[in-house]
Amino acid sequence: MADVDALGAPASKRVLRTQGRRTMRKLLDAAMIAFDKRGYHATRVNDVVEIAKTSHGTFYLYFSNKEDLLRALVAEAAEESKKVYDAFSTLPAPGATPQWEDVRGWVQAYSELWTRHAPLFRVWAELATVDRELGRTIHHTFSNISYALMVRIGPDSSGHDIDPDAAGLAALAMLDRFHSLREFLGRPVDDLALDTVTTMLYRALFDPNA
Amino acid sequence: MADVDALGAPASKRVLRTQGRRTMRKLLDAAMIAFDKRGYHATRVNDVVEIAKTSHGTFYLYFSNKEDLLRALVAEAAEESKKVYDAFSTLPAPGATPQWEDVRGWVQAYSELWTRHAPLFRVWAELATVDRELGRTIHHTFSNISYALMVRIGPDSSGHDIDPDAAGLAALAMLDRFHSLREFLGRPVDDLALDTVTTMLYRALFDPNA
Amino acid sequence: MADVDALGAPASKRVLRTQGRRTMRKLLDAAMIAFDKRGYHATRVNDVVEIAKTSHGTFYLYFSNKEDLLRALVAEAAEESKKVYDAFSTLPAPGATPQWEDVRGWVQAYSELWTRHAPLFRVWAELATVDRELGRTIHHTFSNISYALMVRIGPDSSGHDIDPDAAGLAALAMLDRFHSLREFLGRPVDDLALDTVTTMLYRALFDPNA
Amino acid sequence: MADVDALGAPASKRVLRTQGRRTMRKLLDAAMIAFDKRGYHATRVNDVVEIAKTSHGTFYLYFSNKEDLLRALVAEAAEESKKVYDAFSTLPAPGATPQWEDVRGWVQAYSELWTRHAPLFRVWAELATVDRELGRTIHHTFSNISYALMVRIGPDSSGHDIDPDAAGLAALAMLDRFHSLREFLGRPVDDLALDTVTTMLYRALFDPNA
DNA sequence: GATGAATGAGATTTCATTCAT
DNA sequence: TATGAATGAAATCTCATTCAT
Repeated sequence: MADVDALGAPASKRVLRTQGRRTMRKLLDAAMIAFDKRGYHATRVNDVVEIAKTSHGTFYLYFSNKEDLLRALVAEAAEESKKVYDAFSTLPAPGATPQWEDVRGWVQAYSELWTRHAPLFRVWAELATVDRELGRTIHHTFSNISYALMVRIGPDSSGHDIDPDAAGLAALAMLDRFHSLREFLGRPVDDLALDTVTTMLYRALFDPNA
Repeated sequence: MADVDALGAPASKRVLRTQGRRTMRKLLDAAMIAFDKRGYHATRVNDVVEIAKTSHGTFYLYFSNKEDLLRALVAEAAEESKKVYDAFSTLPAPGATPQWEDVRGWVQAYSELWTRHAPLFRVWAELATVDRELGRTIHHTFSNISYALMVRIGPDSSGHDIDPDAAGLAALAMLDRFHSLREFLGRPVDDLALDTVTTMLYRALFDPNA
Repeated sequence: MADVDALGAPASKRVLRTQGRRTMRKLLDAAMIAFDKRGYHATRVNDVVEIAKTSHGTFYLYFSNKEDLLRALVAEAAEESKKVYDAFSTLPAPGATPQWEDVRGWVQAYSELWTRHAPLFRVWAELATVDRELGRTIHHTFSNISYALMVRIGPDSSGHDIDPDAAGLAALAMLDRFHSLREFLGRPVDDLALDTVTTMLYRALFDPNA
Repeated sequence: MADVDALGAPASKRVLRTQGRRTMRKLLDAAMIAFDKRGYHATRVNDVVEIAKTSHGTFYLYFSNKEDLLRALVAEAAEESKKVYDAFSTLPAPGATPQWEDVRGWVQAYSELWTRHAPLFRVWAELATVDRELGRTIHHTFSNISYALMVRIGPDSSGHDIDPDAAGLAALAMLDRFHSLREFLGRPVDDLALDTVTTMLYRALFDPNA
């Protein structure tokens, strides 16, 4: 997990020492477990502190409320999403056609990101309605990735009837939703599933003849 | 909107006269507006009755609780989703390769369904966690459609690295999420966007040479 | 007690019927009893609803919090303070010298006002710090009365070393604080005490030769 | 400010060295600032330690709780109020009529006392409800001063309709409340104001012909 | 059928005080 | 002496649901 200090200073002002950092980490981890089990909305602050084996009062020492905690977690996930963004650097420059393996690598990276933050990604979109700042963070994450995809699709390789802008978003959409639907239907995403998605994206975006 | 009577009898046993029907319709519509504005979880019974310009007491005359209301709305949407399912009948039999226009037609049908019930679809997956029955209904809707897609993809046309089962779901995933992401990013889905998605799906699933 | 409707619409929006009015009155009365017994700050919402024999939830149906309730009470008191203001009309026009009995009448009026709203007046000044609006209301009450006194004192009758502005306020100050100090020291204000205060004010303000 | 050691041993038994004394003084001063800004009841231990730039733990090293701190401050004020009491010694013996200047001197003394401890005096009466001991201290302060006034008024000079007991208290009441009202209305007490009050008290109590 | 009022369980939040280093 | 961290009792507040008219 990312270093606590790297977060958007959820507990605001207070400067944390070693113990404080540990407690905060405990709360963040506990929250992920709780969100995973019951979902964000059904989770009570009580559930979180119970899992973290700490007290109610302590919670409010680190977060001003449940949303604040959520913001911290989302900030962590957003931070990590940059790694996926970096995974694009292995793809050839815009205009050139990538290899299937390149796409597979990127699909893998996104899949791992999704899985690691599943409790958040599952409700990602609804979280955006919780508050402004959260909405913006999530907005950025999605548009960054889809923009990076778009520029790599380019107007040439895409053929007629393809709007690169829409195509980039559609690719991301497939990847993202595929994970939650598979999970919902009880069949977690495995290698074959990722191969399938990779091939579909590869055909759809780059090489219709593959 | 579907006829109130056709619903899964949300208002329990009661037989409704004209006025009663109108009131119930008002509540269902109000709920959609409320969900649209604040999301399902943040919506209070209070919000619904205020929009419907009726009273708390009246609400419970028609629905036994908040979930009951939700079930009624989901039932309406599920009912209508069958139309999309029917749209498959225009596609050629499994094994044969459809035309681009066939796929476009189906994409259009799904898009209209999504748009009409946007407040629900947006949080579709999370709703499943609200209660068992709801989960089953939603589960069916998704698996029906993805199954229908799957059988039409078939093992042959898909080439290596394609699991038809996964492919069908991935296609649905793209369509579904694409709508919510576009909306979230502030650019509603237009014809060009649907054309793009259609072409991507067509290439990905059926015609590598398109 | 003043009519509930006349208040500054503490429960905001909601329109009250007969029963609602009664409940609100019950809560207001209960609050006075509670404030009287334990003081404003020490009083819990719980105390109020217990005295009013109603439920916690009901309280928040009528007031958004304890301060809101306080504002309503202060509004009632401020409303009533106008009566004291009216009592000045029995005094002769500015410039003329009033009779001792005139002053006595006014002292009596203020005393009754104070006694009826003792729990509020006792902490009057500190209440002003609770919130802006409250501060303004209280501010008006005091300055209205002291202004009315001031104009009746006039520059002539006051002699040297008298600033009518300060004198008006000082008179009001004496009256006001005298009540709370007597109460604090355990000797309630009686007729003799009011006679004394009247004579002091009469001598101080109007008739050095009395 | 009074010497820390002179207080009623608020920090319980502990003997303080130089550093300890400084810390305690810092806390007492911080408390006055905090009370001034937000009033006693709204002030949190947290506010005090923040202003004093020290820690929660340290606070409880010097005071056993919040009330203890308050008691220390009140003790300081009560101690100083004796000076006002002493100021009476300049007045002629009971029975004799004092000069206007004598009264002015006493008014001045009280005014200075009030101003120096304004945050406390402003809520003086309500503080009495915080705990028994505090109540007694405050009670004494008021009754001492008003008693001293009373004996100096005497039955003779006061004429009919004057109860010396009530008159003494009324005089004190005027002085006390005048300060807080002026402050509340935004016009601090100046020399002219004190002259006015002096003249009023002089006329009221001693010399109707002044 | 319709409505305003009432309820209370349960969630959130605060903050004086204690603890461990 | 000093301090940051932890505690938990007690308060506030919300809201789905029931009641009485």
